Amino acid sequence: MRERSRSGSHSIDIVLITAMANELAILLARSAGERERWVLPWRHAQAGETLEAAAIRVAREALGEAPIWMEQIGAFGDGRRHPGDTEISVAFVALVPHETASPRSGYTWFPVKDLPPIAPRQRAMVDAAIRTMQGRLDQAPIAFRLLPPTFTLSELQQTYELLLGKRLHKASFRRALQGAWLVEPTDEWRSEGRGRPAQLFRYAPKKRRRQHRGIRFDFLYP
Amino acid sequence: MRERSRSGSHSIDIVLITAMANELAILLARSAGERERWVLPWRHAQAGETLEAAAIRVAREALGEAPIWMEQIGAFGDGRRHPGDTEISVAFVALVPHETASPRSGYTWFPVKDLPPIAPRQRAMVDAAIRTMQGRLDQAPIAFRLLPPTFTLSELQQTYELLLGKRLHKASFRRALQGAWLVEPTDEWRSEGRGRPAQLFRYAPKKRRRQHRGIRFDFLYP
DNA sequence: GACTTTAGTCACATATAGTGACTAATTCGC
DNA sequence: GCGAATTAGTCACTATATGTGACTAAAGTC
Repeated sequence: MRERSRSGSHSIDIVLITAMANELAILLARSAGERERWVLPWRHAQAGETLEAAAIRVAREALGEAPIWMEQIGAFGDGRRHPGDTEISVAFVALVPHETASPRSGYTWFPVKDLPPIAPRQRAMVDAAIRTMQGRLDQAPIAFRLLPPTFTLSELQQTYELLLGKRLHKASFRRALQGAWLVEPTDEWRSEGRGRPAQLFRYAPKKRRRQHRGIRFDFLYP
Repeated sequence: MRERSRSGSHSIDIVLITAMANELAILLARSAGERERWVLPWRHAQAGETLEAAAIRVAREALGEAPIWMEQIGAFGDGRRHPGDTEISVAFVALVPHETASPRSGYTWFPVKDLPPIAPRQRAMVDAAIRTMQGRLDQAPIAFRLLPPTFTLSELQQTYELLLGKRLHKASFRRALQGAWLVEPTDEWRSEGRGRPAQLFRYAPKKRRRQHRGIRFDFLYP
């Protein structure tokens, strides 16, 4: 992870998020040189490359494949130190399915609730990444791409619960899902050991629900 | 606006928005050198300065005062040309009241609907700025700071309508306002020429309304 | 066959939004 | 002075959305 000041003073950092067994996890890289230091995957930008292309490159170097969803979080540079001594870092958040993406040597998934100490600037990126991802969940169907082509509604709900970090009411979840016209049932059922078999669904967005919704005075700060 | 590559390859660009008579306006600077070119106010970042501090500095240079609200939009650098030939630009959106903020020489307010041609990268910033600002309106009471300490509810509603770019229903607006506990009536009334005098209100956030609101499957794209 | 477990659905209460119509207090024109 | 016009403020009804408990269904376990 040493390619100091190759083509600019800004780094591209990526917060790669995945849904592991029962918890969210983030990919960290073992810091070159220093013994037990961990850093977010990052690279210097290359000339003539868009920011997004650079972020995808960083993800590929770490996992061998591109994320299923990615979005820029912003530029970070408020005085805090970055591992690469860059003045500013452009951070991205991205989601990857845990099954297919296996970290290359030097990279490890860490549960979000149990991250090793990382540089303050990168800590801020992680927090912003999770906030941004959670805020997108009800705007874009990104959770579906973490699942296989067919899935049960319970699996889908568990995915949402994991990403959002909170429990959801079953009936309410399914009602909302129905209103969004995003999934359609297949004629297959899967018996998962214990209880009643669950019907398999596939992601198949139909029409768009009308986009009303007035102004909401649901202020976050006074 | 020439201080090429002073301390980094990134510029700080700011989209200053104000509510003019009956339309939104954005502050542009006459481009140095080139005859009738306009650019967003921008500067190179200075060493040891946070991004936000730099943005405030740019706003002060243009208007003589700091914005009432500001937020970073993100980093822009996807191959499009920036007037300063920087690789990337960190863009901010900010609001200023039109009455108190008078542009310095070389800066001019342009109605959003009638902007002169500007660089593509900056055009993208303007669009993102307006989207971001509109998205914040129902999360934070930023609109109030465009108004004097006391104001009528019609004035407040007109401000929201201007910023959002759409009409709002009077009864609905007031009901939402009441539910948010953000304003309190004064015992003053103002007669504004034509109709019935309007009561003056002041911004006085009371308690916070409970923060529920479940997941919404209100997807923006299929 | 009774009990447990997971899936799937229903029904009701409550909260939030959309909207037309009404009343109130002023100015304007005459 | 008086009615029309204008702007402020409120009400009431409808429609939609959300929160939530309880129910039925179909499997495994013992």
